[in-house]
Amino acid sequence: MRIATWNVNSLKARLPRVEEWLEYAQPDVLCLQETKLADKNFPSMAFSALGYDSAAHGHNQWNGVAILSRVGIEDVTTGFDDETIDPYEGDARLVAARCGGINVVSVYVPNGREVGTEFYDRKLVWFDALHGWIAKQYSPTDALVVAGDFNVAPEDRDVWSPKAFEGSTHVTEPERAAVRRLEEWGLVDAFRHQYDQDGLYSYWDYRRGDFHQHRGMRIDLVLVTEPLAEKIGWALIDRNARKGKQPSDHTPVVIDIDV
DNA sequence: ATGGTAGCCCTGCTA
Repeated sequence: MRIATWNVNSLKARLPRVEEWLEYAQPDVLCLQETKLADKNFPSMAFSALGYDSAAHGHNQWNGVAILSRVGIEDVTTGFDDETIDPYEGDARLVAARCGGINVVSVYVPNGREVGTEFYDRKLVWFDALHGWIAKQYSPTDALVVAGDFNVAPEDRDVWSPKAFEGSTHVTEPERAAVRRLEEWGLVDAFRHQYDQDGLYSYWDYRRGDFHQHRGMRIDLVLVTEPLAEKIGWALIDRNARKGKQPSDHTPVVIDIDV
């Protein structure tokens, strides 16, 4: 089973590249973030033509998530459950489904903007809600994949220059603690399960020629429960998808699980 | 020196 996640920064702008990538990479499941599309505008027909069913969750021109699957898609839910208070209520940042016997969650964690702002504070509260929701919905012994743009670089080796990010969001201790808390519950960073080296990024700012200068961050994560972690065949960040015409500023993260 | 780009639409806001 090949599972991938990709923040496409507008599915409308990126549809040709997503179609091209699906044909090239042949994922069984693809989690999307920043679709920036209301559900009524989601291009489900384009994906059907390539053999994928889809579950979309979007309201307007901001955020928006989806799951594409060619191994079936059932029990679709959007957002947290009714009892969970969502500090970003109104945004579309989470969609879950069961695909080919695996529980899949596509997440788009709030950016947080600047440390010290209420956006940053609510990002941490959103992480609390995510942790609580996962713990309520699933067990660490379930086959579960939580994939998406976490807007956190888990460690210093996940950014091109820790010094350049001092005082910025994505690298603060509370944000990193929020990711560790998910790991302590029972999720494993699939990419780190396979690779230790630094310099492997999933996001490069469009500005300053950051991609070509290799100034990036690894903020797109595929987290899996232990029963799946022990079956990971390989993992990779498809850096090539950041090249060429009209790329997203993120690139896909892909894992193969022997199930 | 607070820069730079891309994408959306209330040509400013979000990332």
